[in-house]
Amino acid sequence: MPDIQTTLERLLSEAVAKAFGNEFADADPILRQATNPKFGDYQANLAMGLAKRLNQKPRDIAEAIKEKLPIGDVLTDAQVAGPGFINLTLNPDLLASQLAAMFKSDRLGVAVADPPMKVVVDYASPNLAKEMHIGHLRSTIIGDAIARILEFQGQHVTRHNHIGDWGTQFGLLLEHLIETGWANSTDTSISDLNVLYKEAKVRDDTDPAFAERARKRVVDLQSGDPQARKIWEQLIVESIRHMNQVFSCLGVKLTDDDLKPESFYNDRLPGVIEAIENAGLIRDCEGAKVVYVEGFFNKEGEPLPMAVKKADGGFGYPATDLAAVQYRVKDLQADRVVYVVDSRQKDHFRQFFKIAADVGWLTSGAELVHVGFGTIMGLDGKPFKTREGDTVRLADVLNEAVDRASKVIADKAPDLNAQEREEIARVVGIGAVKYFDLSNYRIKDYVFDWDRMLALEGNTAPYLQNAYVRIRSIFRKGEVDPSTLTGGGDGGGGADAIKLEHEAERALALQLLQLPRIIQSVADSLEPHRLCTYLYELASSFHKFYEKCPVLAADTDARRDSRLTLCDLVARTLKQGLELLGINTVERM
RNA sequence: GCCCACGUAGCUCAGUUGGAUAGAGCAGCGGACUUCUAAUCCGCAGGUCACAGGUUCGAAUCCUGUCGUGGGUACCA
Repeated sequence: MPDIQTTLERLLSEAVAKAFGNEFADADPILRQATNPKFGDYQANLAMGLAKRLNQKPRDIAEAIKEKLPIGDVLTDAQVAGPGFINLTLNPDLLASQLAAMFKSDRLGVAVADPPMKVVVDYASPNLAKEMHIGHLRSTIIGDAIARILEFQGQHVTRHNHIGDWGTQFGLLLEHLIETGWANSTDTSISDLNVLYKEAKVRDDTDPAFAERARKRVVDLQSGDPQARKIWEQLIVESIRHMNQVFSCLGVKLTDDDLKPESFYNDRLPGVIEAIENAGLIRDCEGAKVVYVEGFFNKEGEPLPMAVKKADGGFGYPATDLAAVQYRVKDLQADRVVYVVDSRQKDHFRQFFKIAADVGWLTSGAELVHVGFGTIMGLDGKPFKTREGDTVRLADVLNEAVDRASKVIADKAPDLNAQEREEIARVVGIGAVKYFDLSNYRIKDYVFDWDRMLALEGNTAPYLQNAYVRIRSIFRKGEVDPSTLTGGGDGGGGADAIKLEHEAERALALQLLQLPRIIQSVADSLEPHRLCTYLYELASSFHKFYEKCPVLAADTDARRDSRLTLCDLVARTLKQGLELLGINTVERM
């Protein structure tokens, strides 16, 4: 069954063609949801734009189109208003049958992509030399949400965790560890590593001789020196163990199969440089091999070089990133590669995307997208740090989230036992952190505010999770198993058919039916906050309905079944929507 | 200097890719609970959409400029 907007667009195109001729059939109907219920359900705004082409008054055009719109199964009313808006009111039976189809669909009416695209999503990608910190949060959860949404659409998604296991930072660490004897110690924890990395960084900044030795260690490592290699492996094992603990706590879908570390591309680097050289893009500059990308300048106003091979013979991140593009587009045949990385690296991405295009790797039409995001700020409006001014450990944030959620739940639902509360606190606390991040427009910075993210009102995870809980509570209380509902059976006209009588029911129905469009819009824009806004508005619509329309105490069985069906649709949509954001639900809270 | 984002109610944020009177939450004021979980709902108040031009039937949204904030400016990632 085509969705409502598609149906309306078809009717409008046919009406325009009938009124003004076939050459106008392809005019965009500019169909929008009505901004106000008094304007009906949808409005078509094409009459104003046609005025010039037709040399007629917009209102007359709108009237002419309106006259050709059939009133019946789809529309119960069409009115011209304002400068030439055509306000459309839908037949509630159509809404009900659409809802019945949605109810019967285990995908809630969301179509499967056909043909599917092959999409690589590069996210999380922490630097393994350090413990995971707050700076890794956004890439990890935004990337995971995007991957889940594309996957739900039926796209062929490949997750790549492009961990930093190969760069300059390992030179520092190796040199320092060899000197301090860490490699021979038996107790090697990630927290030690964190401290050691800081020490190494200080030495690197203050001791030129150390810095020189450290740089040489990178070249050793990349060329296969056994000692460097052995210590490096120890480091990696420990770091990945820690990373997986954090992922598990966050409920992120990345596994070891998704690891595509920088080192993975090592063998490909010479070939990549050669390909760029063959394309005539490489220049020599102070011993380094560089590419000049048009439109980029340094502080002196000179063309900005991008070093694909460093003066000391080592390879930096531009080489690795280019190798990764080649691998993803040529070997994996990706149609789309999505990089979920801090906005501050925007210029870097623009440069190597351009190089990839110039080398000729994108001739298949593959699209490279940088999904940038802003910085997490503290309450003081400056980048989020601990009171001592250190980076905030991600593990600490997640623990605190669960602790705080636990207190909120203890306050609101004292009858839950300790174990239940613990489980719920985990879902609510972690969900709150993730939702707070995802619900903001990702380009912008946001202030990390515990009280706001754990608030039970407003656009927060706890509010949505609670809306879900309330619905589940109705089914428990009424001892109704949702799977016994049919939505009116085939065709939606049975005894338990959905009936949209109250305006709150109608508003809820229209809201529910938007889901497929919202999913599509998130997949196109790669902006998960649109799904958050939708879920919040859905929960709001539900609460209005809940206030006005008794469900279990409805005056007839038919009305009760219809409302139960609506409730179940809302619950499933909330649960599915949150799941696409990587957030769980609970049955009570 | 150059380049890139962002600027919407007192605060935190949306605004369906150009549509009607710019919407939520918090904070403030006033209402509604022997409940299907009031963890909610209803109402009031709150705006020069940073500013100035431009594009057109129509601009918070697009283009130009100005101001403000933040970021980037090769061999760290």
